[in-house]
Amino acid sequence: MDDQNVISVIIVEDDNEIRQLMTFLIEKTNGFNCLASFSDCENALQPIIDLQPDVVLMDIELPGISGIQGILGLKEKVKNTDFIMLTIRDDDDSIFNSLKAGASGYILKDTAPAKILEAIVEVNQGGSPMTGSIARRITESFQPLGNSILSERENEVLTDLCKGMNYREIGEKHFISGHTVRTHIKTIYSKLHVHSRAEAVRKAIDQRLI
Amino acid sequence: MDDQNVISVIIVEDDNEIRQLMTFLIEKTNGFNCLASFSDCENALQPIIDLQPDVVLMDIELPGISGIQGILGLKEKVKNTDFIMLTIRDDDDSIFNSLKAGASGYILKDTAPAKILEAIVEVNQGGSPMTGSIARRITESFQPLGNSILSERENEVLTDLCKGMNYREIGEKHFISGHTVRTHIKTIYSKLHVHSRAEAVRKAIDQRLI
DNA sequence: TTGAAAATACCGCATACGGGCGATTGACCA
DNA sequence: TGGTCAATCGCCCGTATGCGGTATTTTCAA
Repeated sequence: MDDQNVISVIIVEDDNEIRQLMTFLIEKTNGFNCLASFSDCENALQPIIDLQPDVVLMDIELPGISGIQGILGLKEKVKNTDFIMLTIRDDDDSIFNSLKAGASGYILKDTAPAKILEAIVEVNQGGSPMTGSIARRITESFQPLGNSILSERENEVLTDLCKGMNYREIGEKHFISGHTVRTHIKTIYSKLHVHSRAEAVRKAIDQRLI
Repeated sequence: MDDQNVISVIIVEDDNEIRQLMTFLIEKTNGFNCLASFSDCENALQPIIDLQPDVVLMDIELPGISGIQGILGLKEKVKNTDFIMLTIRDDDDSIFNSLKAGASGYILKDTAPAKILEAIVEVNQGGSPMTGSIARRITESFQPLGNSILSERENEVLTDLCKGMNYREIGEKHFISGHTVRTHIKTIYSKLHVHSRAEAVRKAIDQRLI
């Protein structure tokens, strides 16, 4: 078999049964090569750096260093390796923290073996394999929430606040006095439970209010 | 055919040939129903609101109102309709502005007809169909850029700045004086070309520096 | 080894900001 | 018709911020 067409894989998964099944699946399938498998991040880090696999299948919940922390440490050192999270967790924090850490794929452990192999191929071809519902949650994360507790005027002011405009500038833009702008900002701070522009900007962006 | 299992579709596409091909494809395929098709947004808005299709295939580049603006206006009024962008443009602005507007899928016009039908089904089932490379660009958009012009210390200070901490608090956290923090912040402002905390926070988040 | 960049520290000053408190108008709703 | 709320305008006050400087030490690459 031509090594150039073989996708090399390392597995990090603490459940012995799943890890052995995955290892077996990848070892025995043409076009895939399982370089190694580990039950924790600590022991996996150095081999991943040394072996530079094409793809790492990474569990999130691991004893010691989590899969997410593991990727954070590895990302700079293995530029050509793609990470797929293979996990039972599909909560927002797990998904988005994985993506922020540098994962390119996110599939659940109950995925059919054939689909897992497909995901490995897809990520290796520059894609981002994930289940439909997770993809939807990611696309929806770009949409403003909108169901804001802020009034329309307050939203306008918050938008300008995030641009770094001061009281006077915001007031002139909307033909109201700087005093009124201040009152609006005070209300905004109170509603968002913040005490400064910096916090307000951060919260506005994080919660997609603007 | 059971109407409950038929996916109703409206197409908005200014290229006559493509629009007619798409319409024909959807009309003639079992399980799909093309309620209408339009060559511009202006004429499509009201029918989409009235007919509440399951899926809208929307071009981005349209004469008059763009597809993105169209979705922005429709999203609040058709809560159960999913939008798929069907476009030749795959630049970052087009992709992310579409997602921010409320698109759930993003496929290119040169996609095979069968894949387009698959995408319609997938979006209707709560997924987010898109090509592999676009999915990858979306997942990568969550990763910090890192190749920052800021020094390590400046990054730490910027991170705390984004949390709303003041000079003194930041200084105490890193065992340096508030004066030094101010100096770092001045350098940060200069490097980011901003003049206030609010702008710095926004830029830091937008450019994924933190 | 020499020079640039980073990190550290300090001063003065004008202004912006945030907290607290009060007040009027108009809309809308019960 | 009374009450609530958004939107508007106002004042006082203390502090944080941003901008202008200057200067020393450390670190690291040329």
